[in-house]
Amino acid sequence: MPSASSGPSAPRAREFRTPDASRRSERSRRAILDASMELVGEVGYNKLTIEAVAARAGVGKQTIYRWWPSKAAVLLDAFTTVVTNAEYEAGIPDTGDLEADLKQVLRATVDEFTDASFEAPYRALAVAGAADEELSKEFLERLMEPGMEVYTRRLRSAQEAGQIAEDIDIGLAVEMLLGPFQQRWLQRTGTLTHEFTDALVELVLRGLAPR
Amino acid sequence: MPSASSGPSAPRAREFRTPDASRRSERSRRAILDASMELVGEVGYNKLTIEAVAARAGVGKQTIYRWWPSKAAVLLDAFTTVVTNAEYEAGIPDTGDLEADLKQVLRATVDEFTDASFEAPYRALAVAGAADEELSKEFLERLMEPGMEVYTRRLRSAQEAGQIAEDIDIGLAVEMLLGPFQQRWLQRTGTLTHEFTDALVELVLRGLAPR
Amino acid sequence: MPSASSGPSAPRAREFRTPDASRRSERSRRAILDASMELVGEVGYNKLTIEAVAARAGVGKQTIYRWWPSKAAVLLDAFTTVVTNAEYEAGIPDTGDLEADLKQVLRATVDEFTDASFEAPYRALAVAGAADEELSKEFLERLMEPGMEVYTRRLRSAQEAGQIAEDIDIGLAVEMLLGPFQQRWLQRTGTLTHEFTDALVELVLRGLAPR
Amino acid sequence: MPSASSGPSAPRAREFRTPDASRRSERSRRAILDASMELVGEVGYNKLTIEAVAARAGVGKQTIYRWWPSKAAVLLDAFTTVVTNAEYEAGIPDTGDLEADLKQVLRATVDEFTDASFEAPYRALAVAGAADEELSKEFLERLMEPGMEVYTRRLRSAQEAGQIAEDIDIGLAVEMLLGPFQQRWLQRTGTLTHEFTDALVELVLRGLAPR
DNA sequence: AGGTAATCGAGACGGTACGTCCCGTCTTATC
DNA sequence: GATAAGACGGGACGTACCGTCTCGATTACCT
Repeated sequence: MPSASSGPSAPRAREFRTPDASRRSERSRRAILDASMELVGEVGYNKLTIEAVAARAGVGKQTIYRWWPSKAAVLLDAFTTVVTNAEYEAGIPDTGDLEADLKQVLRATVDEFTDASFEAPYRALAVAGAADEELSKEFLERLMEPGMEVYTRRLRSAQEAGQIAEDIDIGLAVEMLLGPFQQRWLQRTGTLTHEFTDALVELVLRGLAPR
Repeated sequence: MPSASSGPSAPRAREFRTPDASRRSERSRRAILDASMELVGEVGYNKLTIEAVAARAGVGKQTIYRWWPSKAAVLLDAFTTVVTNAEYEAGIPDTGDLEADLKQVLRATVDEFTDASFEAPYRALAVAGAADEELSKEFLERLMEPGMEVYTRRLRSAQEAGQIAEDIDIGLAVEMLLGPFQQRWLQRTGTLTHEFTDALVELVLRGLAPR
Repeated sequence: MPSASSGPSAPRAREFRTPDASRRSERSRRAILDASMELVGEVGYNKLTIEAVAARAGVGKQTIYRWWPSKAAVLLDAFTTVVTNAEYEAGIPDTGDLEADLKQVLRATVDEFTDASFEAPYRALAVAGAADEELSKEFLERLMEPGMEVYTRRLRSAQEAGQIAEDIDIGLAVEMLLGPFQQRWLQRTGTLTHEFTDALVELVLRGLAPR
Repeated sequence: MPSASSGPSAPRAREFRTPDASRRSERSRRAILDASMELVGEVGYNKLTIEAVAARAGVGKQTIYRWWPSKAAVLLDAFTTVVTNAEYEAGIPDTGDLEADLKQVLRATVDEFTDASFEAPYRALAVAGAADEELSKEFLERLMEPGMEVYTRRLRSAQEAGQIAEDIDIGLAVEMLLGPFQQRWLQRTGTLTHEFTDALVELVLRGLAPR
């Protein structure tokens, strides 16, 4: 049973007859994704409506409902076509100086999360994922995990170079690096600044250093 | 219609004439808080409606709108009457063994966050706070910050006892402890287990130790 | 079986919780009736939509659905407040000259049915009644039967005066008078003219005369 | 968008390039007519949709739109292939006894109109014709007028035989016979019984008799 | 027999309206 | 004056069909 969907007035499963993807209109698809990115920036996620997206995209509502199960899913698609995978493939630079590399990347990430045009849709998705377990999986797979993976690779490389103690759980180390960042951002427990990420990197690395 | 408040669709400020709190019905207040706690567990935050709360509580809708600005505010009140302040006042035990004390408290916290009747409303509030900056302040002040404060006190005490290096920023240390926890929970990047929090405490303390 | 209404996706009975009629807004009621009369004249019955009526009346759709089960019911109410009962109460003049009296009234009726502002809504209702048995009852009771009743009274009076044979079934006589009229009008089997109704009266009376 | 055709919402003329009738699929044509007859019986005219007909017939929607201008037109075709012209060609028996002949035919007609499988589509067409002037013409030409014509012929024959006064307008006489019948049926002003038609024939003939 | 042009089944598309849900405001009668 | 009740204007929901369109896959005529 697909969990969360079966309440007393469960919104019955859509799309018994799955549509024929080969006949899908690329033009409409793009228009919908573009419109939803524009609108989420203009009015925010909660006030983003399928109706407005359809109107802005010059598209029938059914065309949205035909291909996406929810407005969150639309936005996720929209966002992931913007945040190209190229971004993740580059990975974190490896100059040999772990601390400098991490600080640099985290400073860049701070800048990114401070930019409203990136922040609005990303926050919208993070929030929707936090609220809805089903959507959460998609969000993690397509955005969060690739983001965490690059750190894992860089730390693993440092561990192999002997800059990190052998008994360290790299996965946990990544969480120590990104958890505080995410918490400050998502829950607004503090401001995102370069000073913050610098200090964070330093403190985390103190715990990772070989003894 | 009470025209031109601010923006075209601004959620205009309610309650110019603030109601007379001394005449407020305690009976209704309790019924509303109880009903919202019940309902958020049954249908989730997004499907929680003021109308349903009013019906369940046997209360007019206006009685809710008179005393609270939003459904999130109702839920926040409802939740904070359940999570008694007593919980925070106790603080973290101080047996002298910092690692043991932290592990114990975090294990208890894991248990709490695994209990559905606690998790549902808390997650609802966290999500609402993540989405809405205004609400976020209330949520932080009344729930998150008191929660973080007890860790701050315990770590400060350890620092004074020389168990933590003098140059450590205790605030940051608390974030390293709770950020990964919150991230796993809120964003579902991992499961909350005692093993996880144990390992987390160990790794964090490694970075805090006096050199 | 109440015929046409029970398909596989029958529109489930509305209004379990019947609204409180004493709190009904007279202002909205009038606006809805006026708007529907205007619109049926402008666009015809098939293109008349609840949505347009609500918009024109400056009313929420729910306010219509709350008080009427269908657009036909709205229109029936709208029409019957225009066609005042006074019209029927007057009855057919009784000058003693049955033929002249009938001719006069039927000529007037022809004029009425030739006037577009009367014809449009009346035809709409007749059509809707022909299609839907349920609605039909209302239509008959509130419009057709009162219309036929005045003829019944006039013919009965003539029968008592000895101008109509005693063994004549007055009800059937009325049907012979109005059936051809209605058929020409509703089914468009011919044009409605004074000549037609004059000839009709003459021929019918020929059959009613005492032998 | 197929710009400026005529009015803002004019149902613009389909089929500039009229299709090649010689290549038409007889198989599809039959399937469509059968499906529409089935469906009109099951769900009624208002809930009869082109989409459902196409699905039931195993046919593309375009195949319907290619050959018929509206669902009413489809149904009219469907119905007229069932009600064979043979039925009308036979005409009304002429035994010499006009009253008996008319009573017999009208009794048979009552039976026909009481049979649901005949009544449903016929009523659908009558209603559609009443609502739509354009369609009305087709309906009259192909169904009503042939039906009235047989009465005209029989009455004319009786008039020639001296059983009907010479000055009688036969057309009007037919209307007096069928108008009340149609009114009872279409508007449900009364039940269709053999007693009714018998009495109707008698009363009408009383007016037609030579003086 | 092969080419080709139209019909065919299928269904995606831009739209309109549906009937429902809930919003936040308002009105009424009760306590 | 706060309250329970709920009618109100309004906005969006997700669905059903409309009539048009585009896609191969047939089909039937014409070289």
